[in-house]
Amino acid sequence: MLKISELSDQTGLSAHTLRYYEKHGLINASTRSEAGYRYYSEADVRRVEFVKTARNTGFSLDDIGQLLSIRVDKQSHSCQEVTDITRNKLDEVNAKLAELLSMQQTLELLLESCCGGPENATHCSIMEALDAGLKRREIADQAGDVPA
Amino acid sequence: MLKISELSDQTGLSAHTLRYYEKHGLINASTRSEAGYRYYSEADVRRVEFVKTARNTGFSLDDIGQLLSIRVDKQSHSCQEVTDITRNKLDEVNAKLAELLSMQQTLELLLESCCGGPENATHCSIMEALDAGLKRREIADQAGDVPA
DNA sequence: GTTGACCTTAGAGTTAACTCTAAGCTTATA
DNA sequence: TATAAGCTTAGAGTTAACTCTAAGGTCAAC
Repeated sequence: MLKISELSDQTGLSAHTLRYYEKHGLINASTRSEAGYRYYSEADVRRVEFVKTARNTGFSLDDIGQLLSIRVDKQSHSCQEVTDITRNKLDEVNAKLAELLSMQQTLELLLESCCGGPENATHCSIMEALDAGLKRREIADQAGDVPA
Repeated sequence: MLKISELSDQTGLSAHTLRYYEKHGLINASTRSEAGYRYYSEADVRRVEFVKTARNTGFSLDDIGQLLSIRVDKQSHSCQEVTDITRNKLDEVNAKLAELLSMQQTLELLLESCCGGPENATHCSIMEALDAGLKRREIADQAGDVPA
C-alpha cells in the first residue's frame, strides 16, 4: 500500500493532481488510515496508470471517466462504445492538426519573406502581409510581388 | 464611420469581442458620439483586420499587442523583432504539432487494433493497450502479439 | 517530547479568450 | 410619442485541468 506521496513519485503525478482526480471521480484510494491518510493498492495504482496513459493519448478527463466506467464492467459494454470515444478523439485531434498545419505553413512563409535583420520595420514583409490579410498568394515570394 | 454592430458585421467579430479587445488595449474607436457610442474610422477598421489576421495565424493577444506597437511606429523597430515573435510562435506551433501527431498516431493504431463491433469489451484491445500503458510496440498489430 | 516532514480538507486562484448579464441610456422608425 | 433595436458600463461566468493556500492533524526519528 502506497501513501499519496509514494504514488506521486511512482506516477509522476503530483499529490494535488491525484486528489483532484479523486474529487472528479476518476480514482480512489481503496483504504484510508484511521487518521484519514490515503493508502493505494496495486489495483488503485493500475487505475491511476490507466488514467495517466489515457491522458497522454489526448483523452479529456471526461472521456477518461467514460473509459473507466467501461473498464470496471467490460461485460456490459461493447467495443463499439470504446471505438466511438476513440474515433471522436481522433476527429478532434485531426481538426486541431489541420488548424495548426495551416498556421505552421503561414508562419513559415512569413519567416521566409522577411529579412529578419536589424533594419527598421518600415517595409517589413511580415507586417505587410498581416496588414493585407495574408491575401498575397505567396505572402511575398522573395521579391514582394503581389497577385493581380 | 462605423458603429460597433457594423464593424462586427464587417469583421465577423462580435461586438462583445471588439469591446474585449479594446479593454485589452488592442483596438480603439477613434471617435465617440456625445452619448458615448463608438465610431470606427477606416484606419480603425484596418487595425481590427490586422488583429483578426494575426489571430487566425495563431498569435496570442499578447503577441498581437507587441506586433501592434511595432505597427504604429515601424521606424523604431527592427525586422528582427518581428521575426523573433513569429519564430517563437512557429516554435510553439511545432511543439504542439508534434504532440498532436503522436496522439494521432496512437489513436489510429488503437482504432486499427479494435474490432469496434457490438461484442462486449472483455477483450477490447484498446482497453488492453491503455491498461498496458501503450507499451506494446505496435499496440496489438492485428493479432495481439506482445513484444518480449 | 519535540522537531520536521507529511497528511487532511475546503475552497480560492490560474490561464486565455472570450461570452454573457443587468441596468440603464440613445436612436431610428412608425 | 411610443416602441424596439441598439448602445453603454462594470463585472460575473465559462472552460479545462490543474495548482495553490490556509489551518490544522499525524507520524517517525532523535
